[in-house]
This record gives sequence, C-alpha cells and structure tokens, in this order.
Amino acid sequence: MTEAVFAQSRPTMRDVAAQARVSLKTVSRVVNGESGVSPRLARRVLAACERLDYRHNHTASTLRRSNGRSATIGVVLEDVANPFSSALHRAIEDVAVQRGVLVLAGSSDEDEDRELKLVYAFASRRVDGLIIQPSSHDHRYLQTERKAGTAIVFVDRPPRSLDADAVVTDNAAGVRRGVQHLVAQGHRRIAYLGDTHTIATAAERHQGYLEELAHQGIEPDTTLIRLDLRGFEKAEAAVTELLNGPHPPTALLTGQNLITIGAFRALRRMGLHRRIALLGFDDILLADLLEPGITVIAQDPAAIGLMAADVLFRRLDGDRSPAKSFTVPTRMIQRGSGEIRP
Amino acid sequence: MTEAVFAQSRPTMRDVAAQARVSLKTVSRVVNGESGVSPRLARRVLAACERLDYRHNHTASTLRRSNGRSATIGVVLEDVANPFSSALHRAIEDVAVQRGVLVLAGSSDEDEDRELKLVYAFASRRVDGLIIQPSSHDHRYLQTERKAGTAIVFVDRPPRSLDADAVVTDNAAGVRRGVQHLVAQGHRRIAYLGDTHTIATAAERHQGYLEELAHQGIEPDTTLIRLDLRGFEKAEAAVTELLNGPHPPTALLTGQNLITIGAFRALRRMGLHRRIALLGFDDILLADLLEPGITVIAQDPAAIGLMAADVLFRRLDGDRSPAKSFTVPTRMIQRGSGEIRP
DNA sequence: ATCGGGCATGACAACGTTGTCATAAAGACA
DNA sequence: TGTCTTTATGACAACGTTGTCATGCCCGAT
Repeated sequence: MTEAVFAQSRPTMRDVAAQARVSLKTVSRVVNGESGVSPRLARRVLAACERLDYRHNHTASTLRRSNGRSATIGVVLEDVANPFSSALHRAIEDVAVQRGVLVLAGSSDEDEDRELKLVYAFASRRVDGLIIQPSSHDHRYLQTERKAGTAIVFVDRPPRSLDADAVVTDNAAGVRRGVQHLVAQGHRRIAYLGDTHTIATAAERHQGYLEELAHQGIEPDTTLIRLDLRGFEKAEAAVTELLNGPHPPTALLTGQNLITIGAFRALRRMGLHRRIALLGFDDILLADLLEPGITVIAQDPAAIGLMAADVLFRRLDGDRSPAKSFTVPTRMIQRGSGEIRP
Repeated sequence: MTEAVFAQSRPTMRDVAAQARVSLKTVSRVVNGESGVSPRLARRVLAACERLDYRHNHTASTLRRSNGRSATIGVVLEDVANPFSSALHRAIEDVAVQRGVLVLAGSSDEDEDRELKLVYAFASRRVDGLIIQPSSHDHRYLQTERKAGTAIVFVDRPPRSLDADAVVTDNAAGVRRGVQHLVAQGHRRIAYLGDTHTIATAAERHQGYLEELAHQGIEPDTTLIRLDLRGFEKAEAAVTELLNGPHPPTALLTGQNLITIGAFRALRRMGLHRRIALLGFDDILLADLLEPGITVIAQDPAAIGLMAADVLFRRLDGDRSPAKSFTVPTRMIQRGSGEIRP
C-alpha cells in the first residue's frame, strides 16, 4: 500500500502472487495462458493483475524463456521519412502485428557506418530478425548475427558477400520496358539520367538501359548519359545542359524519383514539357495531377515489404532451405509525358 | 571450439571471461567502460570479445541495472507511411540516435483499439518513453504507465483527461491566416471542406474558419461548409456538388491534405482551376509543380517531432515541472492557387 | 486399507547482466 | 618493520521471469 509520488516502480509477478495469495509460478501460468490452473485461482490471479495494473515484462520473459525470442524485429531503411522506405516499413509492420511482433526502425541515410551502428544496436536488443535496405557494399559483418540465429532479409538491394534472402525490384527489366516504350513512340535519342553508380539498383537500371538500346539496334550516345546525379538540383542542371547542347535528346529516361522531379522542373522552366518525352523510374505522388502527367515505371514497395516480412517469418518458423532472391515486377503507368512523340 | 551449423547460441560474458581468464565482473567493467581495470586485463578482455564476436545483451543489462532504462522509446503514429507522420518519426529518430536510443514505431490507423494495443505492447517491452499521435479520445488508460515512470508526450493532437506534455500545430491560427488571405484577395464566399469532426485538429481548424469569418464580419453560409470528408474521393464529390450548386463559392479552403488533392482534382476536371481560388491546410509534396501551384498553410512536422523528442528526453533527464503544451506555428506558402481573385 | 496415476500447486534454479561487498596486493607513511 | 590507505579483482546476490522437478491431494482400482 505504499504510495510514492513519482516513478512508483511497476508491480512484478511476485507482487501479484502476494496479492492473490498464490505462488509466483501460478501467476506465470495464468499470465501465459497455460493450462492446469484451477478456475478459482485463475480468477484470483486475474483480479490481482487488474487491481495492481500488472504489465507483463516481456524482456525478462525473453531472457528466461528457452527459445529466447524477443518478438521484435529491426528494420534498417534508407530514411523512414522517404515515401519508398516508409511504404516498405508499413507493409512490414502489417505482417508483424499479426504475429504480435514489434518493429524497431532506423534510417541509414545511405551511410555504411550508420547502417552498421543500427544493426549492432538492434542486435544488442536481441531482435529476432533484421530487414535491411542496405547502404553498405559488404555484408560479411552480418555473419555473426546470422550464426546466432537472427533471420536476415535484404530489401530493394541484394546482399554482397553474404548468403541471405533478398526481395528486390526487377530494375533492369523495368528500365528495358521503359526504353521499349519510348522507342515505340519513335524516339531514338533517349537520354539516361541516373543516380550514384555505386548503388546496386542504380547500376542495374543503367545496365537495363544499355541492354535495351543494344537490343533495339540503337548505338548508345555517351553524351546522352549522365550518372551520379544526387538530388533534384543536379538532375535539373544536367537536363538543362543536355537540352541546350548541340544534339539534344528527344526523350529523357530518369532512373530515380528525385531525378524525375528535377528533369520535370527543367523541362517546365524551358517550356519543353510538352515537346520532350519524360519517363521516370519509380512512381511519384501526385504525378497524375501534373501537366502532362508523368509516365513512370512504378515499383511496388508494399509488395516488397510484405514479401520480405513473409520470408523473414518463414525463416523464424524454421525454414532452413537455401537463401533465395525474390524479384518483384514493375508496372508501367502511362500518364502522358512518356507518350510524347519526337 | 564447438561448431554448430545452425543457431549457435551467442557467447555471454561468462564465455568471454573464461576465454580471457578473468572474472565475469571484470568483463562487465570493461564492456561498460568503467575505470579501475588494469590495461593488461582490459586488453585480454577486448581480445576475447573480438575473438568470440561478443555482443552485449542490452536487455539483460536493463533488467539488472538500477535505473532500469531500456534506451528504447515507442512512437505511435497515425500511419508510419503517411508523409506527415513519417516526417515526425524521422525527426524523433534524429534526436534519439544522438542518445543511443532506439525507436519502436507503430501505426494506429486512427483506431483507438490499435493505439491501445501498441501502447501496451511497448509498455511490456519497458520503453523509457512514449510519443503518441493519438487517435483515442480518452487517455486515462495511460495513467498506469505514467505512474511507472514512463515519459509521455503527445504530438499533433492534445491529450484528453490526462495531464501530459503536448506539441501541436496552431491549427486555428493557421486557418484564420488562410481566411484572411482569401478575404484580402476579395473573396467573401469561401467554402470550408473539413475532415472527420471528432478529430481534435479538424475541429480546431473548422473553429478557426468560423472565428475569422466572424472577425471579418462575414456571415457564414452553412451551405458552404462540408465536414467529415474522409479521403480525396469524398472531397472531390463535395467540391463538384458545391460548384454545381445555385450559389457556388469563389474560394475553397481545405482542412487536410487529401481533401486538398480531391478539391484540386475536381477543379481540374471542371476546368475551374484557374477561376476558383484554393487554399489548403498542410503542405503537399510537389504542390509547386502543379498548375497553378497550390497555396498552402504548411505545418512543420519536423519541428514538431524535434520538439516532442526534446521534451521527452528532458523528462527522462529528470524534469518534473508541470506538463506543458507547446504550439508550433504554421507558414503560408503562396504558389498561385490562393491568389486567384473572384 | 494400500497402491498407483493424474492433477494442481509450489520451491528452486537459471537466463545474462550489474550492484554490493569482500579480499588480496601494492604503495605510503611513520 | 608495521600499519594504513588505495587500487585491482572477484564472489555472490539480485533484476523479473520461466523451465524443471518435487510435493501433496484426490480418486479409482486392487
């Protein structure tokens, strides 16, 4: 009956046991819904829990239990606030809640070191699994966690030097589909604007562009290729430069969200948004309300997240089959900008 | 030297101690960076940690330590994937990482029951603090957690029936500023389209609209007020109906993101987007690329999140001053749609 | 009356860590 | 040289929980 003013410490099972005049173990049994407790005692225990506002201590329970599962997973995203990453996050959460599993989330900001620190912080909380949208280029540092039984699934980008499951977009195929579409509209001078080439997805997209050009029998013009564009300002500048050049393209294929926005800005500023075709990789919110609407090769982050979480929990359920890479297809959404003819 | 194929259990401090031929306690001291360990033993311990890939078990540590802090906080958002919520999330994370604190995040989907379940799940993991964007209307259920020493801060919406800190947008002032702006352009027939009236922020915005009309000496026309519009389809329909009515408005003030988008869609479809003024509450990604650009009263989720996290950690640092409510101002961003004259 | 089996309950140890205290060794001082 | 202080190290208990095992009871079969 002590009544501290602040930071009254939480009641434990021992307190509940005393209140209900039963043993500690009986409280444990009731709280965990185990069978073999007489209804009379069970009622007493539940009443005591109620009266004391008992909250089960899941961390202490994890420590003692034989399987040692924390019912928590860690998710490392590029940035929890970026639309692609947060859609992944939400899909993962949706699968996790169904199993009563909580999600620790963190942003790596495309920085290897932050990724590492997050993973170690998660590991020291003994998460059951990790879903990682990787920024780093060598994932051997995860071997220790894997050996300890932590399930690991990569999303958006494949693992390197580590044998683990992955769920990724079919980047090359998506871009090839985009190039096909532009060629079908009559374009031959198709510029490619890409993200930092060390990012695996960016490299695949660039590769897809080159492959499809070759497949269509179009000689690639290196003056039409601009890589390593970080942020929309760089993209805007690059597009401006391209279009002011001696042999401007008739269509632009942009390899990432912000690059698409930068390109659109440049086109608008130069009054060319109805003359030059624009096809972006990755969908953009409200792209349908722009004039013209922006045609995109859309990824499906929700599907990726869902599948990644599924794979993760299958592993936690004991699936020991060899690591596998799953590919999620893209979808072209025609809105006008990609249907402009030269 | 045992070499299990799967789920080798993690080495403990005991294993490290054996490997380094020191006591458990000495390992603990080294791992926690305590002073009073000779360099010779410290080296041996660190070498053993390295060799065994020892990972500190933060949960066991929390259980034993006197302060009992888990270095984890829980964040309940409306939806981790919605831009406003995820911006909050990111700002909170940025403050948390600086203190080595991890963030558990979950989505309530505007559902009281999900909010409750999340809070209980967080509490059973013994989070040090909670940041809640509330969906529920009665927060007395949190009293137990507060008494147990869990710091609680509300964001975006104030607490009800609970004495706790809050960081909210100045909704009424923002909307009043918007009405002023429209009146200054010569509008008198200003429609208001609002979200579910039971949401605290929606009610405040509606209130601000009525107050400023009164202040401007404009008799409110109830046919121009539409509330409880969930999702952009409903907003689009409502706007269409309003503009086809006998006495259409000359300006629209929309009380939420999706409503603004729905209104813009309707205006575009009717070809009225250059004739009817539109002013939205809450900023929209890419609103500046639309034609016309959409004028908005922008909230500042990053500032709200930052402040909320600051307040939370101040409480965890021992601040026992009375609970306080902080108000974050809005900012009007003129982009064209709000500057259309009647 | 005795025994065996099933069931409800509890005593106790243990999970991996840190707080408390004891002890041994080394140095300081008269 | 003996005593006192300081410093490094370790033994042990405890955090809140669950796994293991023992105990005591009741009931039906011998």
